[in-house]
Amino acid sequence: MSTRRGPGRPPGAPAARREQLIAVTIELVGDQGYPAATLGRIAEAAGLSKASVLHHVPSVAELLAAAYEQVLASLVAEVGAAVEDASATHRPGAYVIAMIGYFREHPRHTRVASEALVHLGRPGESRERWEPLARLLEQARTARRLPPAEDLRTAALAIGGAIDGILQEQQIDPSYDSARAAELLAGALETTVLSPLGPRPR
Amino acid sequence: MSTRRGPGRPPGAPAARREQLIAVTIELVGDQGYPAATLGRIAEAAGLSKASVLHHVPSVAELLAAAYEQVLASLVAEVGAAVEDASATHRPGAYVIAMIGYFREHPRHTRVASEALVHLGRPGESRERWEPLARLLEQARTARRLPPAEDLRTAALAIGGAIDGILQEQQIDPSYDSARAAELLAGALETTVLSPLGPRPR
DNA sequence: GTCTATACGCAGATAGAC
DNA sequence: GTCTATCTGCGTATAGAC
Repeated sequence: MSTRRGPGRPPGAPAARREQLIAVTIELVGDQGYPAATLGRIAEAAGLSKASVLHHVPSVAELLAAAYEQVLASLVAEVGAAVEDASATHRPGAYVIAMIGYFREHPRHTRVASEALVHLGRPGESRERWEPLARLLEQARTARRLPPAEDLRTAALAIGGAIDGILQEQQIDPSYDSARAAELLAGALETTVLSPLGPRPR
Repeated sequence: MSTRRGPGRPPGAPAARREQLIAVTIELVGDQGYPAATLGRIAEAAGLSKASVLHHVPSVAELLAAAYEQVLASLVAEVGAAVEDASATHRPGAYVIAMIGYFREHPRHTRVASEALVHLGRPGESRERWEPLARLLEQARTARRLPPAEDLRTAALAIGGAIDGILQEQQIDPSYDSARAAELLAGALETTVLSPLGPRPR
């Protein structure tokens, strides 16, 4: 895995600098928020000049996007694996626990992900925010031979929001036991969307 | 304590300009987010020069804070009234419905409130974020002669987060029926924190 | 109270030498 | 690849005339 760049440079490792820049960007955003991730500060943290930074990356905005993408990819990989390890019946609960667990293990990724929507200004397709979880909920109900639930969109949005609330609290107060909270939330799932009745109108 | 400065100026209306500035600030933030609430844009929207704006307000930061305070005060007043109109047993549900209803009636206030934590950077006492709702939950359980619940902090954080998730969706997709979602969420409350068992460990 | 003009800082980005 | 120097734009805030 030599990273030398003379002739015969392995084509797989050209972007070592870029990786480093993404790494320091994640650190900056994770520790001090997006406003701190400025060209000057990124350069300083990487031990380069501003011009050099822009030699490796087209723009600051692109770098921020790349940092976010990397965090997201890592999150999806880990949560996805945890979910697939569970039986269909327990996947919603596994999702909740894996999601909260991920950010507890990677505290710096928390702000990168949570403030991305606001600072990178991606209104984004709302659908992709709640649909994955909605799908898990639906599959779990089917596996339990329950009838289709009332409003999976709202259920998924509410659960996702609840996760965010717990993560936010863990960030503000690191002594907060988010692991236990995740267990509680997963348990509450059983008595609502995954119960025979599902979310009910009244 | 007369604040008059001209002959016969009604003492109750000294800060008309300030009120106007707060109003346009809320409009700007509500429609385009905090980054859009710049001195220049505020001045333009108010029909003043930048210098004039700063004649009525000490700084842009102070103006942003004032705008947020006003939104918050209005929210607290309306939700507080709705909650007090309900019996102790139904106050948590009333809270959820009033909260979501408020932002549906005042769409512009949504971003002002939701992005405040990020942009005005108030780590704030975490306690005051969840404690009011936790108190309502506790009172409701008592009124129903139920034993104390497991973890009211987590319950309140989860419910608060769920509300945020629903509000966010309403903002992204105005056709989303957040009123119905509020009803569903309030209903789900009954089967979890307000049920005989309360949130359970497993 | 209101304005124009100006100062100042900091952001992102480019030019061009080494 | 890396640097220094520079440009440009935008943000806040102040000075001082009217």
